[in-house]
Amino acid sequence: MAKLADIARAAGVSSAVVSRVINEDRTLRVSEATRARVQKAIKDLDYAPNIAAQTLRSSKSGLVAVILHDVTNPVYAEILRGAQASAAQNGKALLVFDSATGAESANRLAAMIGGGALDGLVIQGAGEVSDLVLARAATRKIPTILLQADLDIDACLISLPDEAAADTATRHLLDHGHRRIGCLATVEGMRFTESRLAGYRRALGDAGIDPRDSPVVFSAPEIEAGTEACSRLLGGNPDLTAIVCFNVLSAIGAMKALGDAGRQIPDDVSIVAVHDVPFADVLKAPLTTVAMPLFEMGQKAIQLVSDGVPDTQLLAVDSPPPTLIQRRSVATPNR
Amino acid sequence: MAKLADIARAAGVSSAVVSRVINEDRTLRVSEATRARVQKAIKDLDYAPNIAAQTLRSSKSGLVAVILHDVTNPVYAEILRGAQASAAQNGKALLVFDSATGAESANRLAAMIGGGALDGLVIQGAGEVSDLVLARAATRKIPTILLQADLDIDACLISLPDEAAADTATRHLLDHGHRRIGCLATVEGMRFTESRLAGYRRALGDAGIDPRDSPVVFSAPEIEAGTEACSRLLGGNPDLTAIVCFNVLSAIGAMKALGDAGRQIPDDVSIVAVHDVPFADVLKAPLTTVAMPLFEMGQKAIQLVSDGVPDTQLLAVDSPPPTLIQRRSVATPNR
DNA sequence: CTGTTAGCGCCTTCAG
DNA sequence: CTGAAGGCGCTAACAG
Repeated sequence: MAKLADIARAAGVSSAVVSRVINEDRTLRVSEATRARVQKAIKDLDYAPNIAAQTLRSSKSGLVAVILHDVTNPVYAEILRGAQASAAQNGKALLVFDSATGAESANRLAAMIGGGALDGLVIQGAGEVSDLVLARAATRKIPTILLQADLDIDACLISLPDEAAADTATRHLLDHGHRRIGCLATVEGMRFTESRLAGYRRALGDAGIDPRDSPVVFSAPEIEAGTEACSRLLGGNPDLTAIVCFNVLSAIGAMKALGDAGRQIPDDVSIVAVHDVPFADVLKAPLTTVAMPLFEMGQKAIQLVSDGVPDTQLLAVDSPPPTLIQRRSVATPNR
Repeated sequence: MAKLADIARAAGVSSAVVSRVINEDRTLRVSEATRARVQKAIKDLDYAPNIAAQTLRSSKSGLVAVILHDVTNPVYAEILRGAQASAAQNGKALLVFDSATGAESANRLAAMIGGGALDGLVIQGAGEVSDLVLARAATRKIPTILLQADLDIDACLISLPDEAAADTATRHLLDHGHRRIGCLATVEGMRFTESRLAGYRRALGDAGIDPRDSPVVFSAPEIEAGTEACSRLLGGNPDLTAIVCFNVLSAIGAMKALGDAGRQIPDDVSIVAVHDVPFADVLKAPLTTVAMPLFEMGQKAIQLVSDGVPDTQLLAVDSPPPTLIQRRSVATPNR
């Protein structure tokens, strides 16, 4: 409630001096005594600068919006954690929007962008982001970072080491002697899906297997979608001995489908999934995964938004590299 | 970039008229033609009101901060989902802070509260919220809602049907014939822990079992803490045939401990946990849970903050009621 | 019924 | 070295 002028009065100086004391203006020369009096008044009156006034004056809000497909998804939550950590360091606060929440929240977001309330925008929820939001962000030139979501707009895109991850996962299966390896991919047409597909096919090709003989089905990165897609995969290809899943949640869904079909993991079918989750080792079959630098992706996104988005349009987060975490969902094929 | 004055000029009216057209002032009598001209100018110039200016003028920001212990925890994420849904309807946007993130983010939050940037505060991350934040929130009289987090401050507290949930879980075990039922509780001293403990003990008492003979250990609602606590529980009480877990994540941790100790679920030890998660049925042992209205709790929190916090200091979210979801982690004891 | 104006609280240039 | 003043964009009270 106290404002700058109140502090000034209490300390017997002008409001300009108070402002400069607060903002540590180096060019300000005042006696230590005066400075101390100002500090004391600030403390006594429990003063804090009005954020709206600062924002209005500086046109910087310190706010960054993060649009996630679904906060409940542990993979995305991990990105958010990284973003939080980085935001704290950069003096930013994070607004979180679920892209699934619908029109009202999209309108609210568009209003905030148009109204200059955001310093940056990080978009992960691909496909479902309102055009109004995107258009506004573009015209207001809000620093925008795309996370694996290749929308057709002029913004910086951060990607994970997708090809390497899928390659690692597939190669692990090949090393165990599997030859009939199916692929439960992510959403068709997405850039990262294509990269992972390339990794999968490269590993297959290197092992002398014609990728065209290896079946691929596509699935949203959700448990139920994974179950459905896996059923389709198994239906058309009952002789598979292993499956590479491009998302850990669809892998979990696949485990259900496998169970329903009476197939044991790993005895009948082996599974490897991209993205690790904290509960992977207490799943029905302790799931072998390839961990990706998700936390770091979140960090980098906020970092870029804060420091200014570079000219480079395509950035990779490749540290730490994709790491195979062996658990027990992979075995040697017995047919 | 366009401002009110620009629209006014383009439409040949004063800025006051534009403002009132936008805000749908009923007392404004203006010809349809004029109104249309204003609307057109708004569209043509892609105008959106400056949020900071509105906030400064009205001292309402439309922002509500949600402090979570850990976004990565699926239980809390569910609360956040509910909050999102409600925020969208009430024209609010959500700022998310992890209470674990540390001092920088606490300072940022305190600055926002002090600076009048928040319309409300929802606190779930118990225990770890900076005192400065709380003090500021109190003095600025920010509507504050506590979610199961009973801090010693004067704020509205929303609670879940804790006693009923623990009662239901325990009774389910009793119905299966268990008599030696241990309890893997949440953090000691918390109000909701005590309520659940009361439910656990009531069910035991009703079955003619002296609660004092039934062992209780406390644990943070995290996988690793659950593993550690469960080891302790088993160590001191090797003859338990069942365990009630007050949190699904500590239950998952317990499943690891049980596995490490060579105990089968449910053949050797049965488990029931409070809080359902989407992957409960694909865990090592498909986990029987008691689902709680977490989504609804998040909704209600934002609702209250938006509509004004009532005088009542203690509110319960009890719809839908706690629901037992039977899976296969419970069996009849064989000793 | 419409337009003018003051002021929300801050910061920064310019004058003293 | 310090203070006065204007303006960021909006809205509500008031004057015309």
